Amino acid sequence: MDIEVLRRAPLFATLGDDVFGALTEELTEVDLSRGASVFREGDQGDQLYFIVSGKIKLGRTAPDGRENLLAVLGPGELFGEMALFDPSPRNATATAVSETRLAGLRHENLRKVILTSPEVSVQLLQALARRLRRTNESLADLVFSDVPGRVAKALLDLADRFGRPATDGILVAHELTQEELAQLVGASRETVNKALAEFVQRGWLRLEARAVVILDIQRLRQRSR
Amino acid sequence: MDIEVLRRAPLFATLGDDVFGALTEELTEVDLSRGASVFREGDQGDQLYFIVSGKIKLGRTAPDGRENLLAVLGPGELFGEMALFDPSPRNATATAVSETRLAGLRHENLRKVILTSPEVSVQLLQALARRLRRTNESLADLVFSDVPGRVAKALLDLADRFGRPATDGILVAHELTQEELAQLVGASRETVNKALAEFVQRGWLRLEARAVVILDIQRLRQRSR
DNA sequence: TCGCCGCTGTGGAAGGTGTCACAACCCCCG
DNA sequence: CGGGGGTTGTGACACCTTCCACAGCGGCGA
Repeated sequence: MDIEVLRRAPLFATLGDDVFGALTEELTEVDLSRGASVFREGDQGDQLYFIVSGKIKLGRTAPDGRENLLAVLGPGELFGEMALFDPSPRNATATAVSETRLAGLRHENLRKVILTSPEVSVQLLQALARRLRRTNESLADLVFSDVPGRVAKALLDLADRFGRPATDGILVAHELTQEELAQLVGASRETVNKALAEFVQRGWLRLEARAVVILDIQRLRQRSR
Repeated sequence: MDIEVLRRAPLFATLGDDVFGALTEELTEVDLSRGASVFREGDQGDQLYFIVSGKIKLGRTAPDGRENLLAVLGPGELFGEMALFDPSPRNATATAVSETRLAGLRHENLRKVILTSPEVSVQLLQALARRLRRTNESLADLVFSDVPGRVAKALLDLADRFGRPATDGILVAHELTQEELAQLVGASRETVNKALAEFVQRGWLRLEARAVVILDIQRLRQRSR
């Protein structure tokens, strides 16, 4: 287990070495390859996961089989917290988007830590509040923006969080198919593809195999509002 | 201040009488009439609010003036928690939907309580987790359901939480205009009105002045899925 | 009580999006 | 090296939804 990454995470940063040491004893290590899922909608589960490396997508499936992504999360982020405090089954499926390593923490162990170090609960509250804020943002976007606008916004967000510099721009959405991008913005794959094509037309993007390169981030930002 | 309501709220239920007593000293009482707002999008603010009586709508405004409701909350519910832990300005406007009484609690006071009674943070985490769950639900509905489906679901939800028995059904959405209902489901007022008219046509609803009476909850539930 | 303003009800035109259909492409595996 | 399945690209069409226009309706205040 890569202790360093955990130690630097805000959630654990305030812990004393002794508490932190005891905590790491309790962690479960989980390794996943692309497409493997940690848990599925409807599962029981009382484990909180911390992403050490890789990416996880949180998705929901409608009765008719259509899918929809709530979020794509990266290293240092948490998921599965809701099951800890709201005793319903998982309401999303967590799937690895790339090679991913997780650290799992069971409910009872987290509870022990919270009672001894109230600072941890403040960190958890912050993490949940941030997620809620992001989700509210997505909700507003779905109501107010058209598909191209949402695609632009999603690309900018992905660039912020996972983007890698390329020769002439920022490499984004590597490891994400257009299908997944479509599910993330709540639209059909075809419509998203057409939006991307239009952006390429205008010279704002360049498409690569399973990736997008942002060329004109200004215009893209403008279009997203 | 109506201490009884506060005492029974899950957030404070676990507190000892001494801590609770000290806490109530710190509470600010706020009274609002319909249409008055507690805070607005973009405001700074570090106060958590507890609804003693009445209803509050949480809404966002797009640059072009269109509005969208994130939630309608009733007695016993909390709002404004995000500002406590995520130090950005308010990302929603809170407005009274009816005569409303609130109890406000400042950040520093809540923090004191959390440090002495970790149980409170668990309650807060639960409240946030529930809200996140609801928001995720709305997000999925926006993607998967058409307007009539979302209207049906919203009515059922409102009935669950605020419904009052009527002679031949359940009285819902009193104090909510169709405009507000539309903003809640993320659709135009006209489309919502037509959906309602169709439900009336089928005998599932009856419309009254600024209110809806649910007559056939079964069919409505079926339509919502 | 009258008038007014906000809420409700409805129709039709215009536009965005989903669905369907199919072709091209590419990487991976046999 | 040659399929083949998954991914990407693109057009046509139907449908849902918004937008616009306007007509009742009703409650509240002057």
